[in-house]
Amino acid sequence: MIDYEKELNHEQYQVVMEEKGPLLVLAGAGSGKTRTLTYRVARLLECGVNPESILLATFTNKAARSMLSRVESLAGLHTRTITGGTFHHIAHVILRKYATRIGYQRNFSILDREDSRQLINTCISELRIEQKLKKFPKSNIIGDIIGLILNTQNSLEDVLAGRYPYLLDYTDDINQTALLYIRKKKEMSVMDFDDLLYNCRLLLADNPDVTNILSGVFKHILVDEYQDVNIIQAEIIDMLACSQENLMVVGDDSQSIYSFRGASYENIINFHKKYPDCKIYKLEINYRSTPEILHLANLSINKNENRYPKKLKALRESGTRPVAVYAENVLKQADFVAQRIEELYRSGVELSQIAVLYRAHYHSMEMQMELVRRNIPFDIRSGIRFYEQAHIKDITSYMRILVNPKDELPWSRLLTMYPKIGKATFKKIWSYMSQKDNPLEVFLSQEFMNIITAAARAGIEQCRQNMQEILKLPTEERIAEKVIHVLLNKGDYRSYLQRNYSDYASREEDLIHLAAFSYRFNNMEDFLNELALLTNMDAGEGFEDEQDEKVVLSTIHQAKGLEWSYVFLIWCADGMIPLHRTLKERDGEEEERRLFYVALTRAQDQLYLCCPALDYRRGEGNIVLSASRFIKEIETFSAEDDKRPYEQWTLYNDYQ
DNA sequence: ATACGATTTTTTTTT
DNA sequence: AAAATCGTAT
Repeated sequence: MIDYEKELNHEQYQVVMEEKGPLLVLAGAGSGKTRTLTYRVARLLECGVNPESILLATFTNKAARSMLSRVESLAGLHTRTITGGTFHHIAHVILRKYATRIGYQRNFSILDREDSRQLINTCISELRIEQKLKKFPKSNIIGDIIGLILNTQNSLEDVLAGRYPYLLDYTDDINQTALLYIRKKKEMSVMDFDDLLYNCRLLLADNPDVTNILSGVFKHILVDEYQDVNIIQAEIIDMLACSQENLMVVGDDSQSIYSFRGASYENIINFHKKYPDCKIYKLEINYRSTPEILHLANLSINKNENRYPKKLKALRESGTRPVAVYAENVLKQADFVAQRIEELYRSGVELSQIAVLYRAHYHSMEMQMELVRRNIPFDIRSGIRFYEQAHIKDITSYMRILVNPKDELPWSRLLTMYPKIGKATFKKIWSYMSQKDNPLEVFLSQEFMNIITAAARAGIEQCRQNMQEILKLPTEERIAEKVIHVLLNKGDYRSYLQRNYSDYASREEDLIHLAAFSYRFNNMEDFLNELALLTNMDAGEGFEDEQDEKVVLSTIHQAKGLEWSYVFLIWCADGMIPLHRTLKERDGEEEERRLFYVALTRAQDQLYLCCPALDYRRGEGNIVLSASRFIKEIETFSAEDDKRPYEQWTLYNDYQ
């Protein structure tokens, strides 16, 4: 038995022991939110609740897994049958079962970002919108807009006015494109990320019998990071939790940083209106940071007008004051951080206790170079996602064709890899192949070569050979690992990698990892679908040895929920954080300040805010940067004052 | 008309 | 690092 009273503080204990929901827990940064959630799940199991009746919605799949494994070691009970993961994952599981109810095939596939971008591109060209002449937005922007319409339930005009005012002139064309895109997805029986949520809500709203069954199954619903839930996700929860007895949501409105995905902190603010008899608990004791760090963070977040009043109290002993470091330029900034990391390492600090955070991926460039130069190992959690890399997508295209030969996108990817086959040639080939029931059979048939122009034949022949090698595998051996093996060793993919990439060896390694990873799944179809829903952080698990001593480089967004002893926030310049273009959006500055707050509250012992004074940009030369307004606005004390919230160091080139 | 390759540009954050 | 762009070759 767990001694809850001993292991939790009073606030946490109350939440864990509370008999019935609905429950709203307002948990400040570092207040033991995850701990509370974990213990509550453990407590439910101890009380004899069937694990199958628990639904745990988290922000990443990894968060769910690590929470559940902690529950297991805590309570010594099995958690495998608990449904846990992201909303997208949960929606996906539900939709697999009931897809036919909303007019989709049971084997619908999931479009990842690249797939949906491509599909939008074909929509644009089919509508003959003159993209270049009229500076019509790119497909990824259109994709974002369509996503926002869905996720915020606003009209196209509202979305454009709030976020893309400069695109209002294109309303009609964007609308046409969106409609065509939606129609095509339905015809192809595919869903993009947003459709997973939207269709799940649609399913529940239109099919009371399904909702009844599911809400009967999930008697205990726990939602983490409720501040980053959007309207659709909130409604899915509302429908599933119709018994209301055991709904618990946890969040911190001050840490809501995903409004670009339709998230709204208003979900938290309005929770008690939706559930008038809900009980509200606050976790206001911060275990993580020194009072100095917390003081700075509080000063900053208090500048926001829209927030739930909270007073976070520091529990830890006094430590060192945060430091604002002004470096001469970007290189100097990287140099300072790297040097400081070396000093810390020499004094016994573990590298895994140090993180460098930034607002945008490209902010990490100089930092990476400097760390490489000094041989400091680091783990970077940003940039393109593992499964989005070209070689992963190439290989999985073969698998996607095996699963669904009528899927145009993987065919297009594979065939255009070969010389003399571009867009136009593929279009011809596809219009021939797609007429038949099974394009794969057509592709392999004797007659097929007749329609191929002489120039393209060699490539097509090679691709056919690859395919045939795969099909030689007995059906039960057509699993990811074997397919990868065949493509590398019998097909031409290894030589393709060698010809095209200087880092082919590490790409090949990725593929081996991918094969190992695929063993988690029952079949290829599950594997492919879940791959699209994986996050960077999910993927890291199992691919790399995590124990390794490494400094972490991460965007602030991906640092959510994590903590380190030493945190360096780089590029604290106005225009970088807050990012210049976000200020044009509604409530843009407040969201950026929340982001800043999230970054500050990741630090346990020491926090450095680094700001380069000069930045070099092509075309413009040197640009003078000034410190972030978020730093300047809390500079309420004079430089001599002992109580000022941060120290200032200036690193200019005078003495080195 | 089509494909290719050398070039410039991209970029906020993510399921 | 990958996509978009543009000039050139076929």
